[in-house]
Amino acid sequence: LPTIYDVARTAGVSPKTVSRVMNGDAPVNAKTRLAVEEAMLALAYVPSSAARTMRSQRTGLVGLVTGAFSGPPAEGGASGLPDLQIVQGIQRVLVDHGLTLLITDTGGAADLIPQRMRTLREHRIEGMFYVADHHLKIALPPAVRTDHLVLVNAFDREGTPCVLPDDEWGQHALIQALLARGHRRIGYLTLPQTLVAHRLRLVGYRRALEEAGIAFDPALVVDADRAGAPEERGLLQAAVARLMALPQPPSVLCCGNDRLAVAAYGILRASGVAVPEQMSVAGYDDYRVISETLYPQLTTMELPYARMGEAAARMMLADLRGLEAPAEGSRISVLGELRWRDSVVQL
Amino acid sequence: LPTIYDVARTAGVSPKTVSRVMNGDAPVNAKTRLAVEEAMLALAYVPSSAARTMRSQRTGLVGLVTGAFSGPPAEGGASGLPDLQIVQGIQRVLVDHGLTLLITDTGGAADLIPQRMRTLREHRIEGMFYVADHHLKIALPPAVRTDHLVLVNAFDREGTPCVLPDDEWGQHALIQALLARGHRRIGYLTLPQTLVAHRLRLVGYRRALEEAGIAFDPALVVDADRAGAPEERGLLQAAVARLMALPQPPSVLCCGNDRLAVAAYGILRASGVAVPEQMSVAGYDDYRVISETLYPQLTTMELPYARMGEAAARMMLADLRGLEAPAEGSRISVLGELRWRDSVVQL
DNA sequence: CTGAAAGCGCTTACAG
DNA sequence: CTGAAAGCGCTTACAG
Repeated sequence: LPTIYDVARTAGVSPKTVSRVMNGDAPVNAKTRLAVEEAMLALAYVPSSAARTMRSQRTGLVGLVTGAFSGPPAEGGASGLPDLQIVQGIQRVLVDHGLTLLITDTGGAADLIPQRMRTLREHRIEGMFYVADHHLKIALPPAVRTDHLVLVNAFDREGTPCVLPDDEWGQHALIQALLARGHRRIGYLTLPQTLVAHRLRLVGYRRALEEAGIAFDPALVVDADRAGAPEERGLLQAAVARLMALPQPPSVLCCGNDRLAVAAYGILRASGVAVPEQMSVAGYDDYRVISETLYPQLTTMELPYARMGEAAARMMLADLRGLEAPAEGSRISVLGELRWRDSVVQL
Repeated sequence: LPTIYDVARTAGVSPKTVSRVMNGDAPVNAKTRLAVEEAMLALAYVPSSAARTMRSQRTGLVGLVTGAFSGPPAEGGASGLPDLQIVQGIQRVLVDHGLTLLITDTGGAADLIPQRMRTLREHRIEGMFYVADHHLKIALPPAVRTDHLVLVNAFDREGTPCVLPDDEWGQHALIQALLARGHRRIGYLTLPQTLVAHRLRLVGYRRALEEAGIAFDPALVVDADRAGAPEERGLLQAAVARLMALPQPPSVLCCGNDRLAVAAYGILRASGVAVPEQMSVAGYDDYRVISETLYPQLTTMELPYARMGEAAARMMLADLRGLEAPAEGSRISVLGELRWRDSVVQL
C-alpha cells in the first residue's frame, strides 16, 4: 500500500505538504495542491488511520454497546429489533461529523460486556453509547463507566446523561386524541407492571382522563402482563372478555404495545367483534411492520427511536467537541408522533 | 494512558517482555510473567490497537456494508429489519475469533457507499461483507471491489463468494408438509415476480406438486405483488376472493412472506372465513414478531438469517486465515427450518 | 528465557 | 507557503 512518502515523492514535495493537503490545516499553493492531489489519485492513496491516530492521539472512534440489557427477547420489549433504529440514528449523525461508530452487540449476554469494553478501549474510543431495547433503569457495572458516556433508552440513579422516550406525554397525547373522537370508556391493556414505561404511561392515561373530567375506573385497566407472549393468550382472552362484559364496556382498547394489538385483533374477531366498527383498538410503539400491515391499519403512538438516536449523537458531539459537556443528570425526553390510522372510529 | 513502557518499568523488565506476556508468542518465565501481569493490572494498562496495527500491519478489522441494496423498505423485503440477524450472526462468530466488525449502514442510499468504503479502507480492514436485506442479484460498483469479499443474501454474475437462503428447497419443503397434511389445492400468493426469491420458490412449489402427482393449476397462483403494502390491499382482497370463488377453492393459502399472511388473516376474517378452520394459511420468513404474535400462530418457513451470517463469517475466517480462499463462484446455500404452528389444519 | 535497536506511517512542534 | 526532525506505542528481526 502506498504511504504518504510515496505520494510526496511522486508529487515532488515533502510528506508534510501532503499532510497539509489532506487535512487542510495550513494554506498550500494551488499548483502544489494539484500536484499532490494528482499523485494521491494516481497511487490510489488512502491514508492509514492507525498512523494518524498514533501521532495525533485522536481516533474519531465512538463505541456503542447494545443488546446488553435485554432480558430474553419479548419480555416487554419488542424483540430487540426496533432499537436498531436508535443505532441507525446515531450513526447517521456521527458519520456526518466525521466520527466512526464501533458497534458491539452482546445479544443480551451481560457477561460479555467487560471483554467487549476492553476491545473498545484498545481502539481508544473517544466516547460511548449504551443502548437498551426498551425504557430501562440500569445500574452500570463499574467495568463500564467511562467518560463521555450517553445512555439511550436507559437511565441510572447516578444521573449519567441519557436520552429517553417521553412515555407519559405519549400516552397522554394518545388518550387525549381518543377522547377528542368521542371515546369515553377507554379500556387499557397495560404492559407488565414492572416496566418503567408502564408506570409513566399510566400517569399519562389518568391525567388525560382527569383533564377531561372523566373518573378513573380501575375496571377498565387490565394488566396484560406477558399477554403479547403466545403462552399467555388465554389470559388476554379472559381479560378482553371481562372488559366486554362490563356494564358499561369500553369503546376502544388501548394496548401497551403493537404486538398486544395484534393479539387483540385476533381475539376480538374470533369472538365475532368487528374492528374497528364494534371495537376500536390503539397500540403503542408504531412498530411499522405491524402497524402498517394490520387490517385495519393501527392507530398508535410512535416510540421515536430514530430521533432518540439522533439526539443522543448530538449530545455526544457537543460533549466531544467541548462545546458543552452534558451536565450530570442531563436527560433528554423525546416526544413521539401520534400515528392516526384506521383502527379507531369516531363516535 | 499508560504505555507498554510504563508497564515494563513497573515490572522491571523490557517492553518486549511485556509484549510477549500479552501475545504469548514466546515462553516467559512464570515469575516474570506474574510481575508483568501485576503491573498491567496496577496501571490498568490497555494496549493500543493503533500502535499494534502500525507495526504488525494487521488490524483484525473486518468491514460490513448493509442497507446498500435496499430499495425503499417493504419492496419485497421485510422492511430491512431481519437482516440484522445476519449481522448479529457474523459478529458473534468473528468476535469469537478475535476479529472486530466495522459496520456501516447506508440506510439504502447507494451513493454513500464510496465514502463509507474509503473510511473502511483507512482503517485497513482485512475483509469485507456485503449484506442485502433480501435475496438479491447485484452488480458491484467498481469502487467496492475488494479482496476477501463475501456477499450475504446477494450474489453477482462474477461469482463473488456468497451465502444465500435456499428458497427453492424451502418452498418445496413447506409445500411437501402441506401435502402431507392432506392439502391438495394449495393457493399461492406470490412475491413480486421480479424477485429472485419468487422464481426459486415457484420452482419449489411446482416440484413438490409434481412429485405428489398433482397437476399445476395456474388459477391457484396469484401475483400478490406489493400486496403487503397497505395501498394494495384492494388487489389482495380481490385475489383472495377470486381464489375462494374457484370451482375447487384451495384449502390453504401459501403466502410469499409473513406480512402477506397478516393481510390474509385480516381479509379472510373480514369476509367471515375462520382461520384455520375454514382456510389454512402459511407464511414464509418466520419473521417472529409476526409469526408468533398472530392468532393462530403462523406456520411458516424460516429464512435462516442468523445461520447465514455465521456461515458467511466462517467463510471469511477460512479465507483470512489462509486455510482456504473461497474459490471463485463458491456459494453456500443455507436451509431454513420449517416452523409448524397452528395456522394449518390437518385435512 | 530476555533485551536493544529499528521502524510501521503519520502529525506535531519548529524553523524558515 | 514549505520542510527537516522527532515521536506516537507497539512488534519485528536480531542477538544473546
